Amino acid sequence: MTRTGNSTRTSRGRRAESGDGDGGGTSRPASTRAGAARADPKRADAESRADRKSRTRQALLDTTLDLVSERSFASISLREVARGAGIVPTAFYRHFASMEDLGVTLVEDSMRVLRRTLRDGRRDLAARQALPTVRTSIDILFNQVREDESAFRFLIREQHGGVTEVRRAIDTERRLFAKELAIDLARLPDLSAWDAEDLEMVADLIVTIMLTSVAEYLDSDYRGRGLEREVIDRVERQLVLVFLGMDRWRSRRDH
Amino acid sequence: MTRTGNSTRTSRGRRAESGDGDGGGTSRPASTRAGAARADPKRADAESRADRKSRTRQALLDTTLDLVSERSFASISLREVARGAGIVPTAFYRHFASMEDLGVTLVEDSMRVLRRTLRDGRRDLAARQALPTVRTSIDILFNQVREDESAFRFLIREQHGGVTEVRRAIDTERRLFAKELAIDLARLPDLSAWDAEDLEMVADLIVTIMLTSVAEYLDSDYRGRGLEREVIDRVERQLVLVFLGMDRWRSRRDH
DNA sequence: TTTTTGAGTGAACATCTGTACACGAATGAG
DNA sequence: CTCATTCGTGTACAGATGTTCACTCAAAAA
Repeated sequence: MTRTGNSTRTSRGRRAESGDGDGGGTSRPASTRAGAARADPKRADAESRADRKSRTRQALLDTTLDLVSERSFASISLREVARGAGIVPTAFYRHFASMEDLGVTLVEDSMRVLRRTLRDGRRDLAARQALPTVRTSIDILFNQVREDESAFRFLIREQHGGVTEVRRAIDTERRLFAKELAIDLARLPDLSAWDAEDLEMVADLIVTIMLTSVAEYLDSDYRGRGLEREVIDRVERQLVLVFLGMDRWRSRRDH
Repeated sequence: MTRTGNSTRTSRGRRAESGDGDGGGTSRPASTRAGAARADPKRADAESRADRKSRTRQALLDTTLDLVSERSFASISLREVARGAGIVPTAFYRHFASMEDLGVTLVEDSMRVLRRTLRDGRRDLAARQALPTVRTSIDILFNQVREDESAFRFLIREQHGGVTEVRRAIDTERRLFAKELAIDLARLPDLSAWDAEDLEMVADLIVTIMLTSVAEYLDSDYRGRGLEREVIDRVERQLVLVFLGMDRWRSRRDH
């Protein structure tokens, strides 16, 4: 017992995530490399001070993400988060100045995930040059959603949530995201003649449709099973509809 | 002094809203007919017991709506709402069993507003029979938004918010709303050949676009002025794009 | 008239909240 | 080695929270 050298009870032990009460559902791995770091018993404690700190920090973020999947960010208390991460409330301030501060960090982290999705989609778009990659784009998106469920849940829930700072951070990232997509679209041969404003309008529409479908997907489990398939089918048809409209839009531009 | 007959201090006097600390911003009139009810001094107290009750109840709902425009519903306390309505916390239970209960009521009330919007749009759609009424439909929508700003704010904020009961109530109403729109669309001559499933898909898309634009509109004031115009212009173009796509969709149906 | 009813009161409770403060002890630098 | 750094601890406090309970007292019912 007493793995490292904890004399007092409830030292900064292992548990980290796992919340406190429910231990809900998916249970993210809480770190991508920490699990592999303590394989060799010889150098079991070969974990630098900075590593420890960032691990606790990550535990705080993960706990918050878990809690947000059931309630809104604004209603989550600093003490709850600290409890979930296995530290005492006052230690929270060693990592974040406030819950708001943590929230903004969470937006940035979650948006990194979303941007990775876009990058994957872009690579796929470059591979084939045809336009009707709608289905595969959607598949890429929803694979990411399944993989980082709570990150998407957080973004969806807080995009219009009650904490101004967080809401604006998401809004800014979303706009940036649409802009990147617009640039990608501009590279498509069929859209080379479009002006920037129209491209942004379309990109914004596509982002809207996709985010809405993600939201529906994440909330779909409270009704019948197999509903996810239905959501994906519909968003595909909606996007096809938009692309069909784009064909017409071009011929309408000159009037 | 002692307007009606209050012997103890802070009796159930007039003040009703006005919060306690900040007295924030817009300050809805808190009732639509109460102001006119006490014009004649002769029958000044001719307010039935039931009227009084429903007035307090409305004050509770209004206060909550005000608070939600700044924070999320889940983070609002029963005591705050009671304070804003000018009653003591325990009196809250004379009107609602819990905050969750109040929230669901608020969804129903706010949705009544939204449905009125749809009804107005439908009447307009019946008057002219042409399809390009996009602009006037949007104008009708945003006039309602300006008129019942906090109701829309509540719906937007809580559609993916943290209180399950409220979220599902909004989701249900939204689906019902899209279904009504689909029925309206089915009556358009250009769409008479569409099957129900495709119509619902399109109706859902239109609702998505409109709700997203409302959300953007309500959050637009934190950046430059005159941004509202831009939001409205964009949603118009997006809807036109969808309608253009619909023309093509029909010719694609038979394959 | 007398009686009943029910919206609103105010004190009390156990529990939770954010934050201040002094302290501990392992890490990493010198 | 010694010593400063710093992540985490435990105690403490003032305030807010949901809910209980016994109450008042005017309006409606009898």
